[in-house]
Amino acid sequence: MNPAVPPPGPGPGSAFLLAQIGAHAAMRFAERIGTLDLTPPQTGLLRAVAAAPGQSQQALAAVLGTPPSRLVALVDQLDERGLVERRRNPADRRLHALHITPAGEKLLARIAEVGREHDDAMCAALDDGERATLRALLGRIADEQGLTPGVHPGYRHA
Amino acid sequence: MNPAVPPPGPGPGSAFLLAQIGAHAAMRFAERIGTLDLTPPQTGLLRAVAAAPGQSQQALAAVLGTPPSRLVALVDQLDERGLVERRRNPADRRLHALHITPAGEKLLARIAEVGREHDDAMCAALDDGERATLRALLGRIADEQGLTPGVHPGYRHA
DNA sequence: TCAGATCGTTACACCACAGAACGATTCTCT
DNA sequence: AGAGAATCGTTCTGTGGTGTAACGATCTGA
Repeated sequence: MNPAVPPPGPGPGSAFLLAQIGAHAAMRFAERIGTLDLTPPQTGLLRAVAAAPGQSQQALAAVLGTPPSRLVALVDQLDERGLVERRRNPADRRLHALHITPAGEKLLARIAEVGREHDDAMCAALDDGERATLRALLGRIADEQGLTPGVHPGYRHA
Repeated sequence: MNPAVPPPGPGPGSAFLLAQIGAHAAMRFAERIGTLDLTPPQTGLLRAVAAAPGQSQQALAAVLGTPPSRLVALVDQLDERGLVERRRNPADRRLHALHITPAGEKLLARIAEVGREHDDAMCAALDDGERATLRALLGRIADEQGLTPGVHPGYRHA
């Protein structure tokens, strides 16, 4: 719960700040989308389905780095609310191709709105130029570390 | 497990990058201190005890943002390994003042070493000047967001 | 002295998560 | 064409981590 890195001299290191702020950002984002009756995993799945419609559940599980059994419950929840639908593929009836519904797309637009507000709140201490600098630096780190764009590592042990 | 924020236009927003990289940093750090047979919570507690010796468990729980019952098991583990010791306060025998042992301080030095390595690995994409810029920006964000220095928010609902 | 509060601890219930096992369907090889 | 292996989604089961509530010991204040 409290992984604290000792300050490597003057104050905490960048890695600790990244972990600390990152956890804080995830927490606050969870609160914000909670007002839309969504959890972070649900949001991630909805976004992944929208980004690549027609994918099978197993393909999505591989991208998101989650066991397929976890996706079932997640898809169930979104399906019940009419945000996503499973379409049987006539060519291969084992597959369930996932697609977004119009309601899902509408909700996704609201999520984007919440995301922008969240982004702005997190960077409240910075002016526009500094925000651009920060994003550029973070983008290079994410790239060098081999992080998949748009995918938040849940805590898989790899 | 996959809280994905939609790109607010051109690429992902800073908040999502912060959450994504932060989770990645925490994960990698957990792997590194795993070689010292420590978990992140244990590390955080050890560091907190070293920073403020003689604290009661309840005071530590308040600082770390965890229920007191969780601290018991954590302290037990560190106590069994001789890294921390509980000293009864003669004036108030309810209190258990926590102190680090010499072995604990020695291990703390190794943790600091691991932390520096981790810090360097996370910033591999950046040169020295850029790292200083990043740390400065992150420090201002952490301050503005009201984050307690050295305390990693576990996921407390506040 | 006695009621209430405080500290550490223990006991309990709960929930997310992963891994294995299962039925249905499709592919492959002869 | 037919048998066996492989694949997909789903269900089941066990386990670990977490918060809440109760408990005994101790201190405080009337």
